[in-house]
Formats: sequence, C-alpha cells, structure tokens
Amino acid sequence: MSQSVSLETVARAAGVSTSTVSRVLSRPELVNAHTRERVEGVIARLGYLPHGAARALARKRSGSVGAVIPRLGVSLFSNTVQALQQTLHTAGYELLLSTPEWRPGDEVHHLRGLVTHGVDGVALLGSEHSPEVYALLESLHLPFICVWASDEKRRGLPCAGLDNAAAIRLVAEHLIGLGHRRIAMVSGRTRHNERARARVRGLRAAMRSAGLDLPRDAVVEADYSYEAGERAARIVLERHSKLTAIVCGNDYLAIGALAACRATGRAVPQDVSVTGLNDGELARYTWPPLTTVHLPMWEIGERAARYLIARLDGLDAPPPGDLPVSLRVRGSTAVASPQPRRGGRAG
Amino acid sequence: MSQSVSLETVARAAGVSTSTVSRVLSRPELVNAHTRERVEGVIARLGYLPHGAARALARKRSGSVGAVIPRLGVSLFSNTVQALQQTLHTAGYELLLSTPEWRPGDEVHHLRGLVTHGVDGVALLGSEHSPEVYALLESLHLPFICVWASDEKRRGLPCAGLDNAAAIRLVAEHLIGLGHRRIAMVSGRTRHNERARARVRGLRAAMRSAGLDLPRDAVVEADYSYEAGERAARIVLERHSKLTAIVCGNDYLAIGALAACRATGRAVPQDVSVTGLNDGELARYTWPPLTTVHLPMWEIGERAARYLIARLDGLDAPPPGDLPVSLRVRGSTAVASPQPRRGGRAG
DNA sequence: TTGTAGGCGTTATCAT
DNA sequence: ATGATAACGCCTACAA
Repeated sequence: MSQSVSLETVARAAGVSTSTVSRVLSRPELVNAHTRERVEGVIARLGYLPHGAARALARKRSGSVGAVIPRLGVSLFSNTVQALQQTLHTAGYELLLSTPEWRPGDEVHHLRGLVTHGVDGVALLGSEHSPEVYALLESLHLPFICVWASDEKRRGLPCAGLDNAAAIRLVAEHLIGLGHRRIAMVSGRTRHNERARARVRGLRAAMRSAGLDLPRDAVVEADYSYEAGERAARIVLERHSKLTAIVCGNDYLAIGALAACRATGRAVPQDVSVTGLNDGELARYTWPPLTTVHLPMWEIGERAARYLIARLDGLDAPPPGDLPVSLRVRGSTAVASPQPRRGGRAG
Repeated sequence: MSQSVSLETVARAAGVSTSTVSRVLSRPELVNAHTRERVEGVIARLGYLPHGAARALARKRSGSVGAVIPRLGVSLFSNTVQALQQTLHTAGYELLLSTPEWRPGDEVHHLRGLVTHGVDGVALLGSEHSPEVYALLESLHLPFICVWASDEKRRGLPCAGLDNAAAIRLVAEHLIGLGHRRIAMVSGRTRHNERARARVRGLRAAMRSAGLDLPRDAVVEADYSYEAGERAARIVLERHSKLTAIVCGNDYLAIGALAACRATGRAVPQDVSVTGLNDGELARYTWPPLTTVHLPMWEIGERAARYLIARLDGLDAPPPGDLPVSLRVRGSTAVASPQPRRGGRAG
C-alpha cells in the first residue's frame, strides 16, 4: 500500500483530466488514439499502478475471490489451489487464501475475515463446512462453490468434484479384467465419511456385476495412517490366503498395505495388486508406481474457478459437478491432466 | 462485495454518528461504556462487517500481504504457506496467493497484480526471482522477505530459510556415526542450482573432517526425477561395490535410488542407507520411512510471517535467516514441527 | 472526445 | 465523549 503516483499525478503529467486517464485504463475505445497513446506513455513512464481499494470502493467489486481450505498441507489440495489461482488470475482476479483449523467456529471466523476484506466469491475446499458458513454466504448473496466435497453435493449445493464410487469401480474393473477374482479392500473409516462409504460401495457394486463375491470380512476399515493400513492389510492377507489384490481407499492405507505385502513375502507386482486412490502423491512416491486412479485435481480447480468467474460476470453457468476420473496403470507415466507434474526443482 | 449494512446503517439504528461506530470498532476505549454496548448490540444484530476497501482507502493500508510462489504443487511449500497464512491471520492480515509460471515476466506480472490489489508486504517463496521483481518492490518501498531462497541470501536480502550444507552435514555425520565409511551421493544438477551445490559441499566437508574420502566418481548428478535417480544410483552402486550408504539430494532422487537398491538386491535397511533431504513427503511415503532431514517448513513460514508483521508495524526486526534443521531417523516417528502432520482426511 | 462533480464506506482531525 | 467534515483514489453519469 505504498502507492505514490495516482490517477491525478498521471492526469496532470499528461495534461488531461483524471477521467480521461481512468477511461484509458478501463474503456480505451472511448478515448482518442492520440491522447490515449500519450496517457499510456505517461502511465508506463511513471509506473502507475491502480489503487485496488479505491477501485473496489468505486466499482463495488474487489476483483478477488477467497478460498477456504481446511488443510493445505494435504497436497491433494495444493494442485487444486494452484489451478484456482492461475485460472482466476487469467480472468483478472486475485485469490485470497484462508486455512482455518478444525476448531469449531474457526471456519466462520476466517470466512468473515475474507468477506470483510472484500471478496466477490468464495471457494470452499473439502467437506464438512459448518452451517454458519453457508448461512453467511447466503445472507451476503456471495457466489460460492464447494470443491472436493461430497456431503454438500447431495444437499444440492454447487459443487466441483468427482464420483468416488465410480473411481473405485474403475479400479475394480481393471483388476477384474486382469484376471483377479479374490479382491479385498482396506478402507478408511466409513463412519461420518461419505467419501469412504462411496468407495466401498463402488467396489461392492463392481464385483457384484462381475458375478464375484466380496466377503464382509474382506473389507477392513482403518484410520488414515500407514501403520493402520499395514495392520489392516496384514489382517486381510491372513484371513484370505488366496487373495490376489487389495484395493485401498487412500494413499496412506496403500503405502501401509504395500509394506505389509513386502513384509509377508507376497511380492506385490506379481501376486497382490495394491491400488490406491490418489494418483497425486501415491504414484509419485512409490516407485515403480502402483496402479492408481487419477483424480483430476487440477481440472477441478480450473472448473471451479471458471464457474465462479461466470457467476461473477452475472452469468449463471451450471456448476461443474462430478468430473471424470481415469486410471493410471502401474508403470505407465502417462498423465492426462494439463498441469506440470514431475521433476520438482525444490528439494 | 455484496455488503449492504454499512457504518451509516449501524449509526442510524443506534442513534449515534458514524464516527462513534467507527470508534467502537477501532478504539473502543474512547467511547462511553453504555453507548459502546448499545452500538455493539446493533452491530451484532445487523451482522455488520466492515468494508475492507473503504477501510484500506482511509487507513492507507490494506491489511493484506501477498505471497508469490512458483509452484505450490511442490508440497514443500504448502506447509510453509499454511504457516504463513495462519500466522498472518492471527495478526489480522489476509494472505493473497499468486502462483506464477516460470515464463519470463510472468512473475513481475503477478506481483504487479498483487500490488495493484493492495498488499502491505510480500513473501517471495523459492529462489530465482527476476531482478524486476526486486526493482518493483524497492521502488514501492514494500516490505518483503525471501523464503526458502539461497541465492538471495548471499545478496544480502532479508531471508528465512535454512543452511543446505549444514543439513547434509547432519546426514553425513549420522551415517558416519553408524559406522558407514563408503558413502556416495546422488545429487541434483549443480549447475545454476546453489541448493544442490551446497548439499554436495556439505557432504564433502563432513567426510573430509571425518578423515574419509569422497571420490569424484562417487557423486553422480541427475535430474530431479525418479528415473534419473534410479539410473544414477545404479551407476554408483556399480562403480563402488563396497558402498554402504547413498546420500540423495532430494525426494525424487531418493525414491529412485531406493528402487535401484531393491532391484539390485542390495537390501536397503541392512546394507545401503538411502537418505534424502525432504522430510516433508519422503518420510511419509516410504514406509518404513527412510532417514531424512527434517526441514522446518512450518517454522520458516511462521518466522517469515512474524518478520513481515513486525515490518508492517514499523518495527525493524532482523530477518530470521537460516533456521536449524534436524534429523529424522528411520523408524522414528518423532516430529519436531508444530503442525499437524499425519493422518490426512482427504483421499 | 473530454471535463466536472458527486459518491463509494471508513478514518481522522477538529470542534463542541 | 461525541459529532461534523474533509480526505482516501477511483469511477461514472452528466454536461460541455
């Protein structure tokens, strides 16, 4: 906020009025070519940058949108955030970031901060946002979109995400196609977790339609951690000695299960296929990579941004809804998403 | 930006002037207890939220800082960003995010966007920012800090980061302490990469002071990718048959090297220690985890934020500089950093 | 095509 | 302790 050169400065230096300069900036077609060039010259020479606050005050729009993200550390989101930011930037918007804790009330508090600061729209990442959040959003008539949510979807709120059941179905069909008949699952806790439930449902459905059986005790729930994943995998491996594939509901679980397979001597690539859901990290950190589902996190962010932008332009575009997922088969390095992915420079 | 209830609205409803309401908000001690309560009541009842743009215009500060981050996808940064955001939020600031591509000029362009929007300070994550960036920052007298930079450090710019040479030294000393004598390194390309150079330097120094030799051909450079890491590791394993440890400059390289060890039958835990530098992801995704260096990414973000906040308050605190790194030994799950780390819910 | 003037919602300076 | 009032920098009818 250390502006010094203002519209007025430019106007004086160019020998015109402030309105003319303003027009050069926002509606150049309304101003004479000569004067425009002159003014543009002065603007460049003086390095003038518009004052956002003043502009926002006059225009009644800030040109920024807020993102509320429970845990940015979960890198699943960082791709999406990057896509959000870049897409918004291209359309002339800035992204305000907010990463509340999971303390009750923290979320509304953060959201209030964003609103006070002046955002034209909001992206809510992740599930389980508190009712007050939506109340506030509604009362302000603020356009918003839920990204990567699941409960929100069934409540009819505008969403951009994916179909978890379909994702797992993809995995299951792939495995079945490879000839696997005895498949187990290491799932996340399904209680209070629609995502996890959907994934179990997906597997069950796929196997049923292939005429295969998924015994109750072949689905083991575990907390989302490596240790729990390893324990759970050991349990199913013990229960079902003829198992040839384990589907895992999540990266952590898959990593743990992989360790269990290695430890128990069940060589993974040959005998037991461990399959996780997030290609984002899993495929990068197991090498050679496991077969995973590619979640289009980048595209989700991009589509969410586009939806918001349309809303901010007064259009009422339909929310993206569920985006298609695809399989990333072990060993293949093909990537469907547009973002740069491998070969990070940092480290 | 869909405000409706303003200071004026509140003032009228409370039967006072706008100045009084304003005071209640920013300097409550100056207003009579009775009126204050009454006004606060109205504020709450009407759900009034201050208009950031108007406030910024009058106060001449926006109450926000910008972050320029080359690649958020590199999750190394996401922890830091989260720390930045939360620390700033606590101090009443919002964080504006910008993730430029590596196209020339894109960075200044993004920065200009942030400035236009009105930020009071800027955090530059990563190295290799273009000169124009600093020129712009200087000309606006905008407080800024370089985070996780290395070239910037030697140029005397305010930084928050860590000492890469020291980090690798830590690893080396650990390995040497375990009895390893023949150690090799898979390094990132050192050309145009001060970080990579520092890490090689660190290993060389540590071995020299332990009276050990690091043959020239025991350091192999590779691009930051799994494949390259695996190839490089195979090369050193072949060259030096008595090798008992490989130090890797980066997650990707370590993963690749790990695969090489497994493939060539050199069982990793017993014979060859593969050690990477980023605890952030590597230790999470190799299970059981490798020995890694713990980079205090959260703390770096926090310290960077504190520095900026101090600067914005007119104080001139010293920049954090290099923060201490620590070792995370294989199998130990002890975590030194304050942020929540494992058990992601997403997936 | 360009200039004039009023207003956007808050803060801060002065009076009262 | 409170209330007018003039900025803050920009936008936009409206007038010229």
